[in-house]
Order: sequence, then C-alpha cells, then structure tokens
Amino acid sequence: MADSPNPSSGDLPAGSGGSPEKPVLADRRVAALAGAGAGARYKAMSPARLPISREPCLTIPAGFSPGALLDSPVLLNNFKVEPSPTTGTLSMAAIINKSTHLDILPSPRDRSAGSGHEDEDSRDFEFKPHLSCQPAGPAVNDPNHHDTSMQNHTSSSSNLMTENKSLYSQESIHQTANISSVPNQPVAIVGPSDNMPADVGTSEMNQMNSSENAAQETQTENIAEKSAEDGYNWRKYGQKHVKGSENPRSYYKCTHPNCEVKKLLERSLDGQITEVVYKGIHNHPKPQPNRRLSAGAVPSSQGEERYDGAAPVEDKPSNIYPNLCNQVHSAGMIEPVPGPASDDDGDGGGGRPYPGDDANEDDDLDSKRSTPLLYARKMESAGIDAALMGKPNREPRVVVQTVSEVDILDDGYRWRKYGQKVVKGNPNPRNFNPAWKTPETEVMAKKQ
DNA sequence: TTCCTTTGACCCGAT
DNA sequence: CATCGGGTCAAAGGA
Repeated sequence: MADSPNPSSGDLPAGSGGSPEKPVLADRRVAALAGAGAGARYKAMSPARLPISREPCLTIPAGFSPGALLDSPVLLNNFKVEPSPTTGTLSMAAIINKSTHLDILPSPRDRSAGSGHEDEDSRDFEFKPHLSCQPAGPAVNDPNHHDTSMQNHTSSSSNLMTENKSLYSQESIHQTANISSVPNQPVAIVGPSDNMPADVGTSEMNQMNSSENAAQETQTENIAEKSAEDGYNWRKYGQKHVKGSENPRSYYKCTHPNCEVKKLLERSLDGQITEVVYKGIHNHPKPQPNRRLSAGAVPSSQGEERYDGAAPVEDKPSNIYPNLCNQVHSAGMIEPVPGPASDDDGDGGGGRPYPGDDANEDDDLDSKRSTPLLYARKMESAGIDAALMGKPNREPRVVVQTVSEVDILDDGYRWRKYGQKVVKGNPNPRNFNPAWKTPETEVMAKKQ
C-alpha cells in the first residue's frame, strides 16, 4: 500500500471503500491503514508522485553493494562538487534557488537549467569502490573522499541541497532546512548511491570488481553483512515466482512511515541473491543502529515501521549468504541526515526518484517502459556478470528505480560523455559515460 | 499476544 | 477482447 499509487488501493483508503468489487477488501485496507496510522500519510504522499511514472533504473553491477557505494568516496565526490550550475556547486544560493524551483516546479525547465555541459571533467569521476563494510553512518562521512570537492559544510550542505532537490521534490523546502541544519552529515547520500547509475555500474564497476576483487574478498563478509543490512528496515509483502526465472522474487517495502521505497529481491535456489531492485529512494535517513530502539520501543503498530532495528528480512540474507560480496543493498537511499529529524518528514516526498538510469529516459519515461528497462538491464548486466559468475561469489545485480524524470534530468552530477550509439528500438541515441551517465547527456543527445 | 512471513488470490497493465 | 504476467493484498500460520 505504501505505493499508494496503486489506483485501486490508493482510492480505497479514502474511505469510500467504494470498490464494488471488493468492498470487504476495501474496508480491510482502510482499517489497516487507519490502524497503522500510516495510511493517511501514504495516501497523502503518493499522489504527488503519481504523475510521473517513469522510473529510471539504476543498475549496480554486481560487484557492488549499494551500501558500499554510499560509503564510497565517489558518492561524496559526486555530489559534491563540481562547480557547475547543475551540481550546485556554484553557490548555495543558487542551489537553494534551484532546489526550490525543483521542488516547486519539477519540470522540464529544470532540465534545461542543468546545463549538463561540463563534459570534460572527469576527474571526479574516478570511481573507487571502496567497499568497506562499515556501517553506513560513519562510512558516509568518510572524509577521505572529499578530495577535491568537499570543502566543508558548505559543500556538504550544497550537496545536501542538491540531493534534496533531486530527491525530495515535493517536500523540499523544509526538508532542505533540516538537512542543512546538519552539516556534518555528509550526505550520504545518495541514494543514489544507489544512484549509481546503473550503467555505470555495469561497466565500470565490473572492471573495478575484477581488479579489486582480490582485495575485496577479504572484506566480503563485511560487505555481505552490509548488504544484508542496508541499514533500512524492510518488510516483506510478497513473493512470487517470476516467469523466465527460476528464482523466486521477494517483494519488500521499507518500513519507514513515509517511505515508499520497495525492493525486489531475487534469490537463486542456492540462496544467493541474484538480483536486487530498488524502486524509489528513501526519504529518510538510514536508521542508525545506535538509535535502534529496542524491540519494544518500536513504534506502534505493526503496519508501521520500525525504523530502527535492523530488518529481519535483511538479516536473513546476510546470514545465509555470507559470501556474497555484493549483495546489495542500497537502494536508493538518501541519507540526508541521520538525525531524528527526518523521519517523518512528513513530507511526502516519498521516495523521490533518483536519477536513474539513463537509458530509459530518453523519450519516454513511461513508467511502464521502466519495467522493461529493468529487465533489459538485467540482461545486460547478466552478460557482464557472466564473467564473474565463475567466481564463487556471484554478485547480485542491483537496480535502483526512481520515479521522477526530474530527478533524472537534474541529478546534480556532472557527466562526461564517452560515446554515443543508436539503440535499437529507441530513436534517441544513447550516451555513455565512464562513470555514470546522466540524463542530461541524454537530453543533450536528443537536442542533437 | 504480538509481530512477521508465507502464500494464494486479486488487480491491472501489457500484449 | 482475451490472455498473460508482474505486483500487491491480506488471511492464515508460525515464531
């Protein structure tokens, strides 16, 4: 239900229970929602996102755990800083304005705003997968990466701002305020860490993988753990056998009250995670282990989320597949501020979409299409993974789907184009970036 | 007793 | 319009 968008379910809560077909169900749902107390919120949130159906997807290649990405310097860099209007490095004010705009009018206009032209610099893009398995919190803060960019609060804040802008389209403004208030938290950001554009992931990451695999292996367990626990709490709401795959697919929802992030997890028969797909971005900070309320402390209702503890669901996997180095986890999450603050946020921003993958965006960002894309990516990555497959650890593919094109278009990152190709079935040329591709490039391509 | 997972059924979009 | 298939719901069972 979190996905309120669901037309049928979404409406129901309204109270009418009007669905002729399943009055009972409707009532139940309503009741459930009411009981949870979250229902209302969900309801509120979703509508906002509904309009934009496109969901870009980010695929993170197997060797990476999104969580790792979060920790990785790259993220920091990314956000950070490149002086450009797009990135927001230019100035806080600018950023703020921009973000404001976005919030208010996430529209094509924004796209144009982000010039997205700074193709050349790739320096920041060195992606170093630093798969540390540290807990997200600290990792994120890792000062190391700030290399060039991170200059400090300013930068961090700017990052935050940027992030916000893209992540929380609607909530925004006040959210921004919150975030900025906590300068220290680097933005973990990103959900996008998750945000990693999938594409990137695929190619680059794999490379990295291979080269760094050895080293990483030592950390495998940690990673696995991490991935197992991406720090977010998930509730399994379904499982299904998907045609074409012998692996059952499990559906999880983030238990955080206003968070609509969903996760699809596919496991091979042997229990290894073969694929993880995240939809949406967390609109709340990753629950801190420390803060974990004791079990009893959990908020209330069942339906609700407990955001603190580790999610049981996740835990299982970790235990089960210790080897997976890359299990994945990270969905798109934004970790704006670890503070308590966010939680509610109320905003509903709901998972804001993140810049996802590119490819899709092209023309149509239909949400529908997004699905196909996911699969496509899957295939794609699968090919890549093949090489890795031989290894003991299979690396699961991670796909992050975001929902709004706005985010995609203006993700605040700078991209360097390294290729262009006509994709079959798609009139628009596809651009490639060594690191992650940005929608902007796509846009540019179109313009061309 | 409460909460979580399982699982069959339902919904709905795609073909 | 019918069928297929993915995603979601929610009752039932288990811990």
